[in-house]
Amino acid sequence: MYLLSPGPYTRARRPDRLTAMSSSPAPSPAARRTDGRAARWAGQRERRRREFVDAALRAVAAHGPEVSTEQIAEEAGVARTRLYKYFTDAADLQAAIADRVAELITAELAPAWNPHGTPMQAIAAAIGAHTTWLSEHGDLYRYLTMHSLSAQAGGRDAVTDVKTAIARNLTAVFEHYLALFGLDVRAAETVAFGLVGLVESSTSRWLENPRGVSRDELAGLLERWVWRIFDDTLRAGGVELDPDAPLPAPG
Amino acid sequence: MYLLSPGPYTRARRPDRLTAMSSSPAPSPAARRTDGRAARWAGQRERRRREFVDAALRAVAAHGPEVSTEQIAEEAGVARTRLYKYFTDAADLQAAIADRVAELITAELAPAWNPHGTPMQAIAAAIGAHTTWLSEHGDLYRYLTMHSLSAQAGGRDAVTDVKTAIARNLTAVFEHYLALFGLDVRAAETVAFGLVGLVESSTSRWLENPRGVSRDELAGLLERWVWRIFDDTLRAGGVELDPDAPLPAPG
DNA sequence: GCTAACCCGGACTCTCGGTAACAGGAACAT
DNA sequence: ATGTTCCTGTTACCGAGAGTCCGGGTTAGC
Repeated sequence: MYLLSPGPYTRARRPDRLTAMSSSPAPSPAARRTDGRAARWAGQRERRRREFVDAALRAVAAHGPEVSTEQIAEEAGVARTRLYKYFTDAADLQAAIADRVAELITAELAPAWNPHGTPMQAIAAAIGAHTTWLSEHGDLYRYLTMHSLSAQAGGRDAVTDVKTAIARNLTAVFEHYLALFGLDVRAAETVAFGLVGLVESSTSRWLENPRGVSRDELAGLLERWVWRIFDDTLRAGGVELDPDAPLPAPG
Repeated sequence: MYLLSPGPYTRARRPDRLTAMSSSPAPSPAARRTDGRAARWAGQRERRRREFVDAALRAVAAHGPEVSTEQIAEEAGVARTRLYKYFTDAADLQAAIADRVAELITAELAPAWNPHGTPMQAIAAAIGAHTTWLSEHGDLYRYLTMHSLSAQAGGRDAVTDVKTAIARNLTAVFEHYLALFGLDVRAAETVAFGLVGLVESSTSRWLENPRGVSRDELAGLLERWVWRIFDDTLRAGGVELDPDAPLPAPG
């Protein structure tokens, strides 16, 4: 049974193909022939990759964080080996999934990338979104951290981890504000990863064993701590910021 | 070739065996016969497990974080399948390694369990020990993160176990001081897990990509942040502590 | 000498990642 | 109408690593 869309056979052709010159009589032998039979498939590979990533997300939801490529292929309604036409590797599929998750969580954390209101309000919004997402997509989170092979020898910087994805964006935001205040930008990444670890670690522990601490209390603690760390970084550069005064817009 | 100690054959027998009553004539039929041939092997299994864990640590150091059980067995001077006589599972071996690592780190972090001097000095000692250990045993750390096989039912993974071990000790220390100041003890665990996550996350990222930040700079940032968080927790209860005044001894 | 424990490794199975070879279908070209 | 091109898909096969089974060896206590 085919759970994916049946492919290009039923799709309207993209109208933007560049075959206006197709009647030109003499293409150089080395140049690729602009044959409509080839142009028809423009973008098909990326489309299919997206579909497989969709199936992978469903498979993770269905089978937990330990899905095999077999199960992902099954969820896509396709023989396992078909995957290797679109992904060089299991790691390649993995990377594509991580990219997608990065997109999803980035969208969720919009209030952090474009802070509105006071620093404390922005922090509270981001923490709320973060803890909510983490508790709702725990399997996906575990799947990614488990399979993050972090390219030991390959030197690929494309470390694909949810935390990395979040922290990268956070790094950019911090770098922006640090630069705005004329401070050393190098600490931004350390702050970002530290904060992500702080929030993730205490939240996941709290989920397992609340010990009488309410969700609001937890959120309150985290918000204050995050502010303290950010504040400390600013003060180290001689800048003081009022946590309850509106922030300059990032634009 | 045999890299491990050759086993009990060449070892002096432990003198503390409890066989003083071995001449007693009538053991119950259900009870195990106290045969010297059985008593000779007391503790042998645990000894061997330790030896294999030793070999695993050496194998990680030799082959990097991607060692196979095959390579661990080779380092132990033994056929791979021999491992399964002492470990039910690859995950079991994994867990044993994680336990050992937790012991090593706990020993390294002694200054945190028994703080001396001022708060900042104690924090600096603990952070220094932590970052030093992690930068010296990066492969081991990576090994644990990569092979976190989280036996889906238990949800356990090796790194979490280590972090939990550290955070538990830290929780006890914090509870002690919070109680000393007459504050609410419930936050101690949240603080402990948060701090562990904060330090671990930023340090591991720094390991992979230092970005021109030196180890001392990193340690300095972390020390200040940790203090800020601890200080915030105290202030929330109306207690102010001088970070540079000597701390009362934990005894 | 006998036997209870340990010691050992080799052969086997199972699962999973990955490759190779092969067959069919839809649209374009002629 | 027929062949070409590119995708679609499958099955068979290989290698690596995990885990099991089994037969045989060694030593110290009986």
